[in-house]
Amino acid sequence: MRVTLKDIADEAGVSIMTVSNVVNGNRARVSAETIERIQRIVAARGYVPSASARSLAAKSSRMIGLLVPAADEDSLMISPHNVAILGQIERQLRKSGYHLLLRGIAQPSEVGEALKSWSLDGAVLLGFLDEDVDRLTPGAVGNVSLLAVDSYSDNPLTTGVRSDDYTGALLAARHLIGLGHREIVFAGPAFTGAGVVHQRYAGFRAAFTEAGLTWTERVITVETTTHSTGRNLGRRIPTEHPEATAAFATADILAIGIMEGLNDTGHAVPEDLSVIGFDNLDLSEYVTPKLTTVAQDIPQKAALAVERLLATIEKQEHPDSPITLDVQLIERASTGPAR
Amino acid sequence: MRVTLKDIADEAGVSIMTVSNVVNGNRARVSAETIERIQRIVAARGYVPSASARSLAAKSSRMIGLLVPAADEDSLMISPHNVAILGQIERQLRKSGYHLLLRGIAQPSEVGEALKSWSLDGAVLLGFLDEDVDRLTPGAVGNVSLLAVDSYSDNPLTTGVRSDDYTGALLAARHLIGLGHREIVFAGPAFTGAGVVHQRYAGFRAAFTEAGLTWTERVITVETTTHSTGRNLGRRIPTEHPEATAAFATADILAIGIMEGLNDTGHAVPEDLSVIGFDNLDLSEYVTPKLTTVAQDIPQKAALAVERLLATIEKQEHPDSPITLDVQLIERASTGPAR
DNA sequence: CTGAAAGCGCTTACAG
DNA sequence: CTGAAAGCGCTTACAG
Repeated sequence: MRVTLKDIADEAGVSIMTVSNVVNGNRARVSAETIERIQRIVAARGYVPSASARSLAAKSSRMIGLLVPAADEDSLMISPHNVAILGQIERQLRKSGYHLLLRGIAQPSEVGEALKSWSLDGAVLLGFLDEDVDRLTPGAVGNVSLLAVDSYSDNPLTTGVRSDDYTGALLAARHLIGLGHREIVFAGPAFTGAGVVHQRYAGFRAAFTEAGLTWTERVITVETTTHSTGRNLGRRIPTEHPEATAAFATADILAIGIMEGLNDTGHAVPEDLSVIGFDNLDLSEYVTPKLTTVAQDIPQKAALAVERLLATIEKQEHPDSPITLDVQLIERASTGPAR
Repeated sequence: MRVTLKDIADEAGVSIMTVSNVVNGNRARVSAETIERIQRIVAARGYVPSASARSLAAKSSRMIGLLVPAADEDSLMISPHNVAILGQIERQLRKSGYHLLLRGIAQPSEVGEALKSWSLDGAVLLGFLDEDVDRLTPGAVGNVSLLAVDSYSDNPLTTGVRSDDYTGALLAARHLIGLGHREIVFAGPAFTGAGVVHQRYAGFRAAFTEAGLTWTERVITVETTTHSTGRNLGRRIPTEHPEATAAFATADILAIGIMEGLNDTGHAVPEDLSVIGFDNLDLSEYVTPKLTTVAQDIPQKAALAVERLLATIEKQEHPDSPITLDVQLIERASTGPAR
């Protein structure tokens, strides 16, 4: 049925070892003419090595897991931001001769199972909360290299790759303060003393401190970072925070929802309320008014993540310090002078 | 290092075969007390079967490929529509005990390689053009079950799952005609005598026929179905087709770009030009004005795709006729009476 | 109900 | 430069 190393070896009149060496590019160990003859046969027969057999015999599967949180009964909810990351990761992995296993994780225990089942060489954790990353144990992870995107977890089993969330929020708040805003709502998911949202919160507050101002605490917490929760928020902000002249949202999709909610209740952006987001999704340019936001370099984030992961795997390098990428303020039409 | 069948067998004082039977749920062949004892040990030791070994020994890998086109140097571009499909497919597969290999395909030959390398049990083709699906040969595919999403290809190696594109476009055009529009632009990718776009074109034209009208041919072809090409279109339509009072776009993202381009040049939607899309992306509700469009049942499309694929694999059923799903017109604010 | 043997398609030392 | 042997962790008939 399937063409195997043995088939090629028989046809070439050599041992399977020699064919294996050729297929794997160990050219130093085989004569030039043999190499050429074998390569011809390989091409003619359409031989493709069995990854399972290779994985079983060698220590390496050349397969990387992309682990994404999934509520048990739900389908994978992949945000536009994470779609971009995913696309880049797949590409980089493919270019490097690795395969990608995409797996939704409903329960913490599934991480270990996912890793062991296919003997993954490494995995990227995409979209996990820091508290979940913290909880990963050596028993579950084994010696698999783990890279957590957008994580500030101190778990030594993982390396973090993230944007400079602190500076991003600082830039955003500075921009609003510069426009004369003083009463600003901070809208985002609940956060603790660590993690992406906390970093953004800290950067946001730092802008007030550096300007010698005191921020009137106006935090609004959302359950989910979606357009619809944002929209609800937008409807509530004018009544719940009548003094507020601006809103900082921790994600574009939330900010866009807020603008929609404001519009629903007859409030104008930015005249009545300036709105600023975070991510710089394509979408932020499609809406009216176009969203002022903080841009992350998503392709670079993904590229560095994979590069770092493969280095750890192939060179047995110890995962070094986390990587933090630069961010940039993108001024568009959703922010204006305070009223 | 890794916990194996043999470790469990030794600890339980039975043969590895017995452990294998327990792990695989062949309970009929093992006594109740042995089952319980083995299960206890399996849990305690955290045993996870080696998928590679299983794949090698058995005929089945229990792994399904999700193949997505990728320009060689580009990252995977996954449309919002396909993200939703992907998320559903992963979930269904996971629930059914399958794993998902995500793979970008830059060249046709890579399909065969992807299939063979991990001995995939089946694969879903997502986002391929019919002409690429047509070109798949038995040699490359082998006996792997292939399911093509949004395909009208007649290639017997694949089964198609798609929405009722013909009716969708028919409903859209009927809606516009009902509003008094007669001069309508049809904007979409180039198409031949088959495929999704052709179906939509045919349905679009049928609406004119059934109304006893003749459609003045106004086809605008785009290279890529993106917001930016749509935007360019929107800028050109008023000058290139001054008589047109409406535009039908084969995708929401294109329609939204068209609206943006019209807005750029000072044209109002729907007052100057009605715009209708296709897909009903979340996005179509976020833009101003909200987009009138044709909704597909994406979760159902994905669910049926996986169900059909697994049936073919597990029951050795022959892939039967393609599946076509119902569509629905969603009237929102981007369409209005002809001026 | 339970097990010994062969084999899936590779790679890894080890010899020559 | 080339190869024979052992083994990776399973499953599949086949016996008992």
